[in-house]
Amino acid sequence: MRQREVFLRKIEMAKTKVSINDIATKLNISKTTVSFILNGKAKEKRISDQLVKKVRDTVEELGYQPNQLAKGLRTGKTNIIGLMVEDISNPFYAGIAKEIEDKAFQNNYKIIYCSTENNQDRAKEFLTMFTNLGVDGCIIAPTMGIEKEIADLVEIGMNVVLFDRKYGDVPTDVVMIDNQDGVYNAVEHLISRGYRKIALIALALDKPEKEDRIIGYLNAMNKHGLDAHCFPLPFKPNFHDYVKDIRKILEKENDFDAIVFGTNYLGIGGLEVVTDMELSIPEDIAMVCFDDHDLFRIHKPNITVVAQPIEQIAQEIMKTLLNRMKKRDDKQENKLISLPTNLIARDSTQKKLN
Amino acid sequence: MRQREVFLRKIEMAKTKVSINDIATKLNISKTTVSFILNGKAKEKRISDQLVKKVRDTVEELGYQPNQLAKGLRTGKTNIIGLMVEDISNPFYAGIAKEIEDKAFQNNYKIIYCSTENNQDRAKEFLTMFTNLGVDGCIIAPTMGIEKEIADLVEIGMNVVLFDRKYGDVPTDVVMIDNQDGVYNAVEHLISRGYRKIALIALALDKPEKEDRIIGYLNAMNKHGLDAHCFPLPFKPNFHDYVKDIRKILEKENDFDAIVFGTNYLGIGGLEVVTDMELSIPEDIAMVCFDDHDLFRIHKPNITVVAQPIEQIAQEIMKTLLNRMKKRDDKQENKLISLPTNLIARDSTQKKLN
DNA sequence: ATGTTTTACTAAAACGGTTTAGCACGACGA
DNA sequence: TCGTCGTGCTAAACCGTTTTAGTAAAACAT
Repeated sequence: MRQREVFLRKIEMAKTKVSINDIATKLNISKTTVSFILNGKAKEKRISDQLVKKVRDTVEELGYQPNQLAKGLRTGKTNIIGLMVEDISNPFYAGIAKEIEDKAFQNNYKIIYCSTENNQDRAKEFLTMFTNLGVDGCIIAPTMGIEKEIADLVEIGMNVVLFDRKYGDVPTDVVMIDNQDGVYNAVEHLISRGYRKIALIALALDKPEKEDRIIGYLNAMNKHGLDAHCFPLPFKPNFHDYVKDIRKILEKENDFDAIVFGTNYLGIGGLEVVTDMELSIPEDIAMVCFDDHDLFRIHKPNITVVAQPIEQIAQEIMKTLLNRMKKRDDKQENKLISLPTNLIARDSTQKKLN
Repeated sequence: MRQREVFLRKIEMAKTKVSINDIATKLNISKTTVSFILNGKAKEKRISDQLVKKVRDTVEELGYQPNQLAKGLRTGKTNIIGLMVEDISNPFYAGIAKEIEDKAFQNNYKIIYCSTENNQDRAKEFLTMFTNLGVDGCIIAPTMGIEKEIADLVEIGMNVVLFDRKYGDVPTDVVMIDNQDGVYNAVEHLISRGYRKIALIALALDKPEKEDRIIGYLNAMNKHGLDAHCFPLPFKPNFHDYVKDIRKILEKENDFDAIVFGTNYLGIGGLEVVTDMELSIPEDIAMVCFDDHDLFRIHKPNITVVAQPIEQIAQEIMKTLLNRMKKRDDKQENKLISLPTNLIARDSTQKKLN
């Protein structure tokens, strides 16, 4: 009986979160003092060492943890960063997310994330959610159609870093890879291995002539005096629709000897189709794909890729954002960071024999 | 000059977030009234229709959005859910995360997530972060060594749903798949295809005899009177260490005719080793892997898998959590939901010929 | 005319912190 | 003895909401 009472009180105590007031009351001092001590202003505010110790002990004893909402409300700083990508289950974004989360944690930031699924309304809702929640910064892989909203976000003073893709006019920092160069290198690699009829299958959310990966391809083909076979695909909500498109392309125009795929899922779809059509790689058709992936590493034959430096991208994003958050008042220069890609040559682009 | 002034004022206005007080002041009414109206209590509190309209219009005009921190502080409800997994870049967790995030969004919840990377301290820090932030619920794929912390969380009244793996004693809801059954089926499938010397390579975070996937394997082998070849691996921080282990196993004991891999990354590692050793699947060795993956679908030959019903898992998790959050005061029964896995037979387990 | 009820709203407290402004006391110098 | 300064602390305002406990005026009943 007695035991049960103790138990119940223990539960009750546990349920009631202890606040800064509890500390103050218990020691019969003001909560101001407690706050100063906990925020490392004891010296500055001339709190005596013995009181500091007493407070520290009591905090320990009662297991006090500051309420982050109250803190955020008062200070305007939440230590939360919003991360918005198209699809967190895409291994590229998942990889970025993981690294970012890791680096955020090291700097005492939390990540709140969302997948837009290429839905503009959803994206916009997330952006207002971010502001209403008072996040300290946003990391965004921009979707089409939310340029204005992002610009507004920047204008009201939000710290924003874009990555993966950029907008023309939004005045903020951007971390990119050199997409043009990446595809350019891929094409030159294929050419050096003896391929000439090289196609590109790539996403074109914007106009094709504005897509860096397409530009890189055209530049390379042009430089070597080769005819371009460029297949820009519009966004599809469903992976299988891409597979269908790729199948159509390959069935209709089957005189390529190599294909460059613009994203990992296009490459995966491409592999699916190629396998299905019983074409052999690289004899019937060579291939290079943007983004590395377990699949490309292990597939037989393994697939040559233009790898993005995921950890480095995450690193630069966080560095840029932390920097921007630190000196939020100064007028900022808007950095455009462009990281090089890394061509990993594998068996899917072995030297052509004939 | 005049234009610039207008522009600056616009910026200034934009920077100052409009609060409920601004609405009240502008209409010369009390913020209480505004709050009532915005929370749909106009009827109940007998606010006149015309005032309701005026407030609505002003809210629209000034673009008022409620501050979620203040709201959360006052109401104790943040509409944030904490999601903790081992590694967000693992396609299984990424898939779950995506679905959960989607369903959360539909119910007006946001997800704050973190990867523990199997680090106990990190996991614990995340849990206290969740409480300090006042999340309304937690979805956790438990790591070893944080059983007590999770139990504490439950005890102080946090809504917790575990998935993927369960603890013995924590009194809360759990959404699982039938791991035993999944592996059992995989083994029987192999047996039905003529394989007899079947090995299992699986993770054992806990004691092997407590791991359901191992139990399922042993049960199946036992039932068919076959010798077990079970290789439980402890957790390794680095994927390549698993590859090394698998290589050692395959090089030393090479008389299996089939292997079951307990997780997607063990399967991927296995494929890497098998390819490297120039064994052919399924002639030299058949294989089944837990979790589906693009790689297994597209690999030549494609790989038989025990697929987890990712969407359904996410669905059940959210249903359970929402339910738990709704009736937080009642004493709750702790549900244990177990979903069936789905064996997808592919070419890696084709009928044995000899 | 007076008491009661209904209508339409509001003042102030509360949530849990941080920050500003200032107070009481002792020491010190003149 | 008085003003000044440094020490050690605190009261109260504030952040932006929600919620409790009203209140003044109008309508109605007796």
